[in-house]
Amino acid sequence: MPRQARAAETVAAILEAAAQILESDGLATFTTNAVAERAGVSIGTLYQYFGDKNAVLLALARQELAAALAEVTRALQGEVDPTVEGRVRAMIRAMIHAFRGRQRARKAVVQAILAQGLGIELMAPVASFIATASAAIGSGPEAKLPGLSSQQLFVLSRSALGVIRAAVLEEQPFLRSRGFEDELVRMVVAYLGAIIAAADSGPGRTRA
Amino acid sequence: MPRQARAAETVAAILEAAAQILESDGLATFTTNAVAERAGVSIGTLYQYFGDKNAVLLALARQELAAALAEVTRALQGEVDPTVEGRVRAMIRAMIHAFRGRQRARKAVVQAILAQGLGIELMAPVASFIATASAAIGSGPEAKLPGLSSQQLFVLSRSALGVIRAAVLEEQPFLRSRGFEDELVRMVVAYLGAIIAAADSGPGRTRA
Amino acid sequence: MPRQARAAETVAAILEAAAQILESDGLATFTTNAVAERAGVSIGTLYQYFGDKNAVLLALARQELAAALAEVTRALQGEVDPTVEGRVRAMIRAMIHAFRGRQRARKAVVQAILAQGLGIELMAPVASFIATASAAIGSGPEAKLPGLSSQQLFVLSRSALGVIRAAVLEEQPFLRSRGFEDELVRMVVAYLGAIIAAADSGPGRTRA
Amino acid sequence: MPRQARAAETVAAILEAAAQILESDGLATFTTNAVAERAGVSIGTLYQYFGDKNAVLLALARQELAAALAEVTRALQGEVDPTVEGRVRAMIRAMIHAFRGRQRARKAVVQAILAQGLGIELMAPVASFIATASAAIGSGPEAKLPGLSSQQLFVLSRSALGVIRAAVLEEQPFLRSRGFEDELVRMVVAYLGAIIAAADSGPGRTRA
DNA sequence: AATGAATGAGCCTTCATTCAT
DNA sequence: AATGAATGAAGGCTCATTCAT
Repeated sequence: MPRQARAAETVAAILEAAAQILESDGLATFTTNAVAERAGVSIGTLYQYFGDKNAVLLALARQELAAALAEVTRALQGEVDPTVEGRVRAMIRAMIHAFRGRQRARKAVVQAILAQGLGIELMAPVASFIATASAAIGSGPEAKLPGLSSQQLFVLSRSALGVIRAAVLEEQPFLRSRGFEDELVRMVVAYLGAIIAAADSGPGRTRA
Repeated sequence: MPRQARAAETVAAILEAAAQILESDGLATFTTNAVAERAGVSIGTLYQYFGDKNAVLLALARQELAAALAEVTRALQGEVDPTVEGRVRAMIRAMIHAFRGRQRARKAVVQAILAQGLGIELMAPVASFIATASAAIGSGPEAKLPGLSSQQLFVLSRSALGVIRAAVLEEQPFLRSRGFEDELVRMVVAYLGAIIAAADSGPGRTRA
Repeated sequence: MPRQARAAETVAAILEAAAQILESDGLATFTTNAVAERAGVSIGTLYQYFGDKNAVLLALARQELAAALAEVTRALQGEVDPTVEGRVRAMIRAMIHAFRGRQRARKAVVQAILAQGLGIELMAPVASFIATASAAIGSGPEAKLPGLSSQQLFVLSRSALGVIRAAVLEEQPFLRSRGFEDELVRMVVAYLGAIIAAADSGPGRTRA
Repeated sequence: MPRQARAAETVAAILEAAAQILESDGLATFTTNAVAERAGVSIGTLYQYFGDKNAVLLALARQELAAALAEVTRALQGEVDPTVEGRVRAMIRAMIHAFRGRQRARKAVVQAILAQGLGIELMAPVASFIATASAAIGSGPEAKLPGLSSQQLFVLSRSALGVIRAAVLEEQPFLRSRGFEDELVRMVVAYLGAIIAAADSGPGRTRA
């Protein structure tokens, strides 16, 4: 399969070039021509593999997202603290450290994805992943986590992601700090606890 | 002050036109020429008041943000329910219903602001507002809310805003539903409770 | 005549503002609005006194040109060296030092005048002045200068002006140097000498 | 090299279109869109080869300047008349007839170049050319022309160019007349003679 | 006389995408 | 499969000028 190997190399080169441009110059200079040039291929070749500009962005985002989810899976399967907090922390830590440290590229990708309205498609795999993961989280020693409603799943995932996303977009220096991680964990664990408590006392009532 | 009144009218007309265009057609047709035409002024007049296209978007965002914060303030002063949950619910409800029901325009503005990297400046007033508001929330009958750290403030505000923002961007139909509001309130209240509990048992430790 | 005095003040303020803007920022920022603002008058007032943008430029150029010609006249009437060279030198020196030392403004005015094709009207007074002056130059002790043909007048005036103009446009540092003045004088005097020699030996023949 | 040949054709077509538009309509209608259309290429193609509007003008000016200098060189090598006057006349005639007779285009280019302050860069090759040429002129049978100082070179070149430039800008009908050429030659030859005389009698003194 | 908000024609320029080679 | 010259729709923006107040 020399053909496919070559093609995979080209695609990888394009995605790497895209990430580099986003990392160094942001969205402003992220043009298809610039990406092709940086990747060392012609613009025509780029369009051989990607239908349009957004497809490059989407592929990059998907690649990094998949890597992050794989990392989360790995973290959960590792011999981490099997308590709810331990598992939540593992997930959050993986999410915080996604995109291999390229914060500027990550910011640019998030901006582009949101601006293009592509966030919806990207969130679908996240949502199903979270659903699965929440079951795993709730299967531990302390586990009593009921099945989560779709809105609970939404609030749970978007609150954590939203905080991380905001930190990335605002370039908050504390993004990778322990204190920030602690607070995120506290928030998620508290919310999970509240959901369990509500399920115990009866559905439909909100309890502080 | 006929001068200033006239100018204010013109500016208001431009912002209203901008909102209308965003609401009906989204970012794609949001051009300065289109905005000026819809506003009934010449393109030159638009540029008399706004330095460039982004300035229009930013002004619109600021206007709606200020309106939302004012609404939150009003809701808090309404004293509907002086409990923590009551106050949190009032705030969240105001945030959910911001932008006078123009969900598409809201989405477009959020997209544009984020894409332009202007989210940072817009969050500044929100942060200081939340800091003040959290003090107010903690001053009720059940009050034991300690002063919040800047990272706690960040997590608190961005988690709620992030969830609402995601719902707006993903055009979730349940945005204005009671169930969604309930979950948001549950999350915020639970997190506040966890902060209080942590403050009681000693700083620096995260408790589930 | 308070009316006229006021008007003269306004006109002067506008011309001064124009010169200042040209001196500090060049042609790029020379807009009617900028001139009016710098002059402390409204744009409407500017148009009360000047028909259009070019009129401001032309008035400024005419003012400085008149000052330069007056200076030349003064120089010739002064007790300068009454030889041809002395008189030529006096004229050239006055031309070099025109525009009161505002070299950038001078450059900008020259650029603008040339670019607008207004050079023709400005050269008319210069031509007639030179014609008169050449007669005066030829009326000295060594005088045998014949009446000059229109083409000779043209070459005579444009060669000297052209050299100075080029030095101004190219911002040559030697513009005000003695050596540069010497060369200009040498050129003009040599040409005058050649014209006389040709007239002596018979019209229509060119002699080295 | 079909690639490069195609590109050269395109560039040539654009420059030719630019010259035609300047010749027929002047600077007013010289827009990049008009040039591209006249050249039979898209506006995008124009910008593929020229960074901006000015670059087109500059390239046209450089092309014509190079052609004129080549023509001067050819004239000097033609050895029509090896005397100083003969050589000077050959040079001046070539300069007068530069721009292939397109007087209006020439005027427009000169205006644009001067207005943009690009005259400086365009004069650099002229200066070095004149320096070389003056040595060639002085190498004939009557030759005693000393090495010229940079200021002498400046006055020599700019006086001739300045007169021609003025004639072009003022659209003087006598530009191509024999009498005008005679006067220019007379001026230049006289100045060269004065330089030689001054060099003979001792440097630093100006002689009438 | 003065003000300055308003006008609007129209230019320059970008960049995603195509397709002949 | 790759190339890259060419395309062209479309939009942001300037600034000289007007005129109602």
